[in-house]
Amino acid sequence: MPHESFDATESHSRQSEFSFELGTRLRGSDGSVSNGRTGVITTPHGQIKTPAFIAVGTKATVKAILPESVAQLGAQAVLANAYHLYLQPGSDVLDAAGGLGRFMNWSGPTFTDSGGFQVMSLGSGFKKVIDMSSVDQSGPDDAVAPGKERLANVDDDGVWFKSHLNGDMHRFSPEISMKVQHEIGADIMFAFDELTTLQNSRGYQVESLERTRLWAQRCVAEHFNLTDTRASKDYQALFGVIQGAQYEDLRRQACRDLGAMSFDGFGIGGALEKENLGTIVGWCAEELPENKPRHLLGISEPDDIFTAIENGADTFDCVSPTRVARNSAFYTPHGRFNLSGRRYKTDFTPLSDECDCYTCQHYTRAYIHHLFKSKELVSHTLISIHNERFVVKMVDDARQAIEDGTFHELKEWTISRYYAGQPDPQGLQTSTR
RNA sequence: GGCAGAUUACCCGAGUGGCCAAAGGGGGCUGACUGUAAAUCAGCUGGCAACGCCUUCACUGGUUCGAAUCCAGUAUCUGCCA
Repeated sequence: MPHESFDATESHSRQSEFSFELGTRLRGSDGSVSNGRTGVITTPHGQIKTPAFIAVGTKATVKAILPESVAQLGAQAVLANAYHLYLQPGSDVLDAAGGLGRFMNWSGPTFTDSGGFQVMSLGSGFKKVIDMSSVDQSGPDDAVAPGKERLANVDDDGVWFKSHLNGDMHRFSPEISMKVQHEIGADIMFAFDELTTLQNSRGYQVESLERTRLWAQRCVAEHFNLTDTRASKDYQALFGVIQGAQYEDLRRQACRDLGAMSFDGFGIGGALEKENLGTIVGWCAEELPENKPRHLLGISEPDDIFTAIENGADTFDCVSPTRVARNSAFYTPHGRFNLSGRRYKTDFTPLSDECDCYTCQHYTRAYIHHLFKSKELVSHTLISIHNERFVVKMVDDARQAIEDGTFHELKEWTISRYYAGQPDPQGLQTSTR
């Protein structure tokens, strides 16, 4: 097997097209040096000032938002998904189009996720509610939810996916994910990993983590191979993904293992419990090379963002701003609320009177409420623009605050306002802006 | 004018003697959503002092231990015939 003899730690000559420059170091509230920092990621398609929130555009579109609007609202980069684009329209189409950015008319930096998330979302996480009393512990994946067919099944070499579009079987492996991601052509790619769930036992997490480690080696090998054979293309950076669930020893070991490989940066993945998020990011930040960027996958709640930044995460992505927007939820500095509520029918104020987004500059809650209730699609667009702007700006403000030395004050103020404004458990309180 | 059929909760629509405060949709209300199987999903949707009670299946009156369901009359609507 060629990848077994490959030295994944050797450097690659074309890495100069990708770089990460450290900026200001965050000081702890007691004045000590912390893991948080600002920085600048340079890619062939532009720079990303970090910390930064990356807009998710799974199928080469940030759902309901034109790329021009994505740029206007301040998003610095877009993250698409290799598995979804491989299924439709096919990564060869994106390759022929000149890459993801050209295909979707986005001139800035781009990311692709490897398909690793789908190992979980279409596999053990496929069933929405896992009833632990009926979990079959006999299989290799002990978070299997019986009673519903899975669309992803893992083995040591890769994953079989059953297409949710037409039922076709598709094989994904580290090599295939790399090939697909190279064809898609994003500036930053993620190594193919296995995402586990919190329901998996420690034994399974250990087994899975070793699989992800071997896959990481194979991804690096195949990445270099493809970089050489596709030499006319811009250099694409590769981030390894740190798993290990909530276990400190596993997380630290994963960081040491992958940190020694020739990755350009790292993703921190896994189903994380909110309470442990900062701690886990902190372990990773301590172990990973300081001069490489760290992307925390799938996070956007204000408390999570601030905690992650404080503990050393540089970039984030999340489907939440656009997904909840399509279900009528909008963010405000005082919490998240459902615009479909009757109370907004004659509320002629903007979604947030502190927001500078296009939606808030031109439209009222009452109008967007009406659009949503009457199933007019522009409601999705308007709320998505707002929500995406809300998170982008929150992270931008955090970056500025690190440089200004006011991060901890901003964190305290932002979080206390946001969660104080949430409806109480009785649901009696309405939005206060 | 004659004959036949209809009338169920906000709307549509099941139900044709007790398991019916009444299926299923829609609509409405509330909530959830963290590397997108997601314009999705879940709960509630006659009233109340609520493991029980009260008022509902066009209206009025019957039959029956018991009626949305059976009978009679009335009203309205729809077909066909004159």
